[in-house]
Amino acid sequence: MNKRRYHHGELRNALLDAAEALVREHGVVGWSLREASARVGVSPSAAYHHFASRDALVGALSTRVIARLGERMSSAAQTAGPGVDPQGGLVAAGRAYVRWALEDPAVARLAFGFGGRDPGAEIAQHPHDVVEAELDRLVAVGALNAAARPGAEFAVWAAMHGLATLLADGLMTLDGPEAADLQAERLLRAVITGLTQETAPSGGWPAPRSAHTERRAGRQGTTTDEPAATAAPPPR
Amino acid sequence: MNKRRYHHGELRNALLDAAEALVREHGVVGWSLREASARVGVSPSAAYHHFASRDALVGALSTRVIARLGERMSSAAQTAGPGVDPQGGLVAAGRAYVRWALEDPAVARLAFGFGGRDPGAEIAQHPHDVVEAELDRLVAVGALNAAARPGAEFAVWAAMHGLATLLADGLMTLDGPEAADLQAERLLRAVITGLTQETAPSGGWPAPRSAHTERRAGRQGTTTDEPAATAAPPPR
DNA sequence: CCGTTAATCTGAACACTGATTAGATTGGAG
DNA sequence: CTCCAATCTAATCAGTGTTCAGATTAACGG
Repeated sequence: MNKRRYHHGELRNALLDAAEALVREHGVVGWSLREASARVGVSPSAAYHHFASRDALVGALSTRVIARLGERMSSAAQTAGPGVDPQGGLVAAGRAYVRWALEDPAVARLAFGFGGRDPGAEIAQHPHDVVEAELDRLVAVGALNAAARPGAEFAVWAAMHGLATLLADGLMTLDGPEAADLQAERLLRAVITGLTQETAPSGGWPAPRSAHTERRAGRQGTTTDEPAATAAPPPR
Repeated sequence: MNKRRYHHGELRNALLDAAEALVREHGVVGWSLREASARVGVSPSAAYHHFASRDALVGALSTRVIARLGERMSSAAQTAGPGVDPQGGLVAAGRAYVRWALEDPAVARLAFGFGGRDPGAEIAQHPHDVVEAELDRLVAVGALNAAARPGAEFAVWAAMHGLATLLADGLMTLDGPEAADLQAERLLRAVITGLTQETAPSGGWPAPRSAHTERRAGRQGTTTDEPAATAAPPPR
């Protein structure tokens, strides 16, 4: 659309938009930096003033997309609300996760494959966070044993992530979005009810760590909004 | 190692070996067809007499690797044996799945990302099959309600696949293989016990389909033991 | 209004890639 | 030994990511 040559502050976003569209059209790897640049009406080298490399572009796109997913999940969980069904929030979040992967498989594949590789990532509502919050609510309401809480986020996350990934990668096929909703609900309810009945081993469960939470903990105070990798020499 | 120029029937496997090593060293995309060819002591164009394209090479490697995973899972389930714990087989298979993704993340990423894209694929023991067999055993032993059986394979597969993928992609981190074993066991037991207690909706669960089973059903009778892609004219 | 300056983009170049083609090399069958 | 199909090579093409010296732009102080 906008093919003015000098974007002045908006080229970065314009490139991300173009890249996302290209991913949707030609898959995760079926496009080039030059194609994205041309689409915004800019020379190939212009992109290198906003991203250290093509990989950096893809990484930035990945975090942008993951952030959007987190918001979708969160608002889905909100709308489910604290009704009669305590598991409703988690189920709704999981449905959003799976639906997203089904509706936008190429973008989902990119997001997952490159998720965690952007050093400047700062995602407010990461999918992992949403799952965590809902599980905490389950414990507060009394629908989940507190002994089963530690690490449960990873079990739930893994379940919905697995279904989403199998669908996005085409390893598994479903007839329409409603079937996906049902399958997601079935899987999540099974996991949650399974977790409520487990007997924790002595010493509790081992603690997994999420790349996203680690990053947030590591960067305390230093707010670098531009990816710092710009100056680094290309590997090999 | 073997740098004779004329491989005569073994170049195909030699290229697959080289590609697998390169994936392990430089990741899924950090290597070139030329590099693999040079490593086997052959010109770049020689590869095109065995694979229609670089993607075809990657696809073939993917199915080879998935087949190996299936065998690992199957023998893990076997060794678990029909002991006192009916869920033991599935748990063992899941552990193998997750461990494999943790020990060989780059290869796992390739296998999953390109799994199902090889038109000549004929995997004897696909991971999906192993899960299916173990679930059937559970029903036979009486440890799983028959009403919950249809489609349960996809719930279980999704769970272990999600954990494996999160680990392989570096989105989730664990301290050592034992922690992975525990996490896998926890997740799988939760799913299975959750499935045993569910109340199926009227009309039963929607039936998902696996790309692998579909392919097997499509090719009935025609037994091509050599992938047919070799002789076929290259697409486009 | 002008000139300075920092931000932003261009053009040309480099090494490398996947892919194609016509022709050379090989090893075994007759 | 001869022939031949299987197998590999050399040369080449368009296109890629990346770099860098220099041109273009927008904004601001005087």
